Amino acid sequence: MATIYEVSELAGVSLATVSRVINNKTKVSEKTAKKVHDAMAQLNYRPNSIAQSLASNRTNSIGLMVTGLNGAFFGQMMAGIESTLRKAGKHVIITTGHNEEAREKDGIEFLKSRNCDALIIHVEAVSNDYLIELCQGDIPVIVIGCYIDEIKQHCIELDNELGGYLAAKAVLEEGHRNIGYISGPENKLDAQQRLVGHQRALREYDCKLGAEYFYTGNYIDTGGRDGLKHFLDNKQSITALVCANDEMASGAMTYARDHDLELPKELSVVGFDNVIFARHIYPQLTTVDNPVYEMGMMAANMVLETVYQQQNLKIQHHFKPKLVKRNSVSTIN
Amino acid sequence: MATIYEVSELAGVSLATVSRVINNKTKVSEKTAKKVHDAMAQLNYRPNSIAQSLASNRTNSIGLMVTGLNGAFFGQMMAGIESTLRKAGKHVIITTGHNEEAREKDGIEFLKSRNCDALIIHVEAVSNDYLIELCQGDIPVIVIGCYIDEIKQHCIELDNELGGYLAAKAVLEEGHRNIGYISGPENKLDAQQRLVGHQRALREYDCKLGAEYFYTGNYIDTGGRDGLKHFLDNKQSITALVCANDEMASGAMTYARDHDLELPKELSVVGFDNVIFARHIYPQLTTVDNPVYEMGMMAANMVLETVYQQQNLKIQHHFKPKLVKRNSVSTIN
DNA sequence: TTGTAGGCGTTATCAT
DNA sequence: ATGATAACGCCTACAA
Repeated sequence: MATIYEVSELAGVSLATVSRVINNKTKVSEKTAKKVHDAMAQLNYRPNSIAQSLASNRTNSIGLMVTGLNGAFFGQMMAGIESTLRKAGKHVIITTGHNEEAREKDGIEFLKSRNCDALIIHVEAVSNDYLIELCQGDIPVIVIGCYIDEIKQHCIELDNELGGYLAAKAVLEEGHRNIGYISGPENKLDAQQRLVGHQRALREYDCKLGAEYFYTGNYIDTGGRDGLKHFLDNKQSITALVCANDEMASGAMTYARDHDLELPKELSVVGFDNVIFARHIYPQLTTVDNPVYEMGMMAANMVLETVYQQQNLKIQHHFKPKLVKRNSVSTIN
Repeated sequence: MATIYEVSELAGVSLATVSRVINNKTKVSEKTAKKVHDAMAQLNYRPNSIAQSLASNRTNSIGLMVTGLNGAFFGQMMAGIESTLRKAGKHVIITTGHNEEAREKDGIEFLKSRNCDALIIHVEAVSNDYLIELCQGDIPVIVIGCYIDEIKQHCIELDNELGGYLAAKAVLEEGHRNIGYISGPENKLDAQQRLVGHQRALREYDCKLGAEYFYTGNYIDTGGRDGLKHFLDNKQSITALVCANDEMASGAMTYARDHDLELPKELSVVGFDNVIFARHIYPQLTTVDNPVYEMGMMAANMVLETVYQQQNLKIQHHFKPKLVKRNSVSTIN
């Protein structure tokens, strides 16, 4: 592989000049620039990005940590991040945290050891204090999916309360009043917020959330199954079921059908997230769209702005979900 | 950040010695090693991986290109690759090809420009000749999901013919004889192979694949919908439908239900791939498991062996799919 | 076993 | 506008 030195020799200019035309920040006369370009073409020269990194203290790579690589949710997020970063010529180094504190911390260390210019992370197990300290370190960090006041300028978050409100309203508006709710794990902030929104909607319709209409799930399909089983076993006559995410909604629907409940006639179901497979299940799921792709793009834009001085990017820390009406909710008259 | 130089000073040894204990390839006396370790700890020293790369001509990063980041199929593959590479302390740089020739080539160039030690790619649009040339270049390449004789030692592939055979047999064994087949795009090798396997199974049961039982789909849900519509519109009285992947199976099932076909009683459906959502659709899909996670791990192992001289790894180029029986196939008596 | 010194391919700070 | 030249932080013969 040709080096900058050979190029300079062939072009009959100095090292520094070649470097200048590569980075075209400083002015170079058109004539010499052409000579250099010709030489580069002739030698099929490609700058060695590692050497560039060492000299410039910029790796042009961004570390990304997500819970897991499979799963529609993170897929969307990664897609948003990768596409905008790639357009800017930046590389994405990926790693996973698996929803375990030790592995999340380890992953972040792993990324830092690689001299990433910035980190974009979606953590679930690590403490707020840890995040605060991380954000105060020397490497820029964007945190997706949480809000912590001390580091709010690093956070990108969804209005989960609004989402919970919209989901509940989707069935309330259709006349449902006996509504089961399957929540996410109590220790997850988004689960708490979605629940708050749910309750607000119920209040608006003079409906109250008794404990008998509430079940705490786990954000995966078994939680939906167990939740619906719980309601059915206790002879709760619910006509609608609101689930704090699509996985649980899917699990509940499978259980419902196994117990000969006709969907959506005998049981309406609403999910949350609008992951890809929401349109693969039957009846197609009415759910709350979680704009993860956009949030991923925004995270990328934030690093582009703060780390690479890119201008004119509209930065937005808060995202609003919206309802996607499909066919899993029936009307009660 | 502390450098190797400061460590050497504090420990009272030379630069080279510090480097030796970092890479512990060469022998260092226990005493000096301890001095160095203490100094490193005291200074909270972390080697600069960029400088290491420049000097050693090793980046410890592997470039990964997939069609897209969302989608269950690639998620599984990436998970397999990342987990084994991460364990070995290697970094994964990710990019996408979007099933377009230009973008795939561009992505590969992008990865090469980053001095990856190796590439793992799953391409769909690029020509065989291009791949052959790529594999003969100076950077090691693993190609997942295709077989090309000239570069077979670079390839990891699934026995799609066997998979097609197993899928067909799943319904044949249950007594079905009027079987519609929705294939993948004609230009995809795996689609062709799955079809060959399908036909072999039919022959075994003295059943032939007339053109009226065949439809060419697109590997996404609309293909399944259109395929079933095609059969129904032409009054083909099929009792079973074999689809060349799960997405199409899902699309077909939705269409079936919209047209009041009871599943699986009136129509049995078989998919291919066993992606995550196959268990979210109802009835749960009988399908052919595509061991993408394992294939991803194997790709990672191959680079570990060929690039990083790791020993005792069992290398395997061919993978066999197996049938996963669930509830989407009924028995005909 | 340990130390010396040259080199990896750039960028960036000075001069000129 | 262009050219020397010193970093950047580490690896690795070669020597001792």
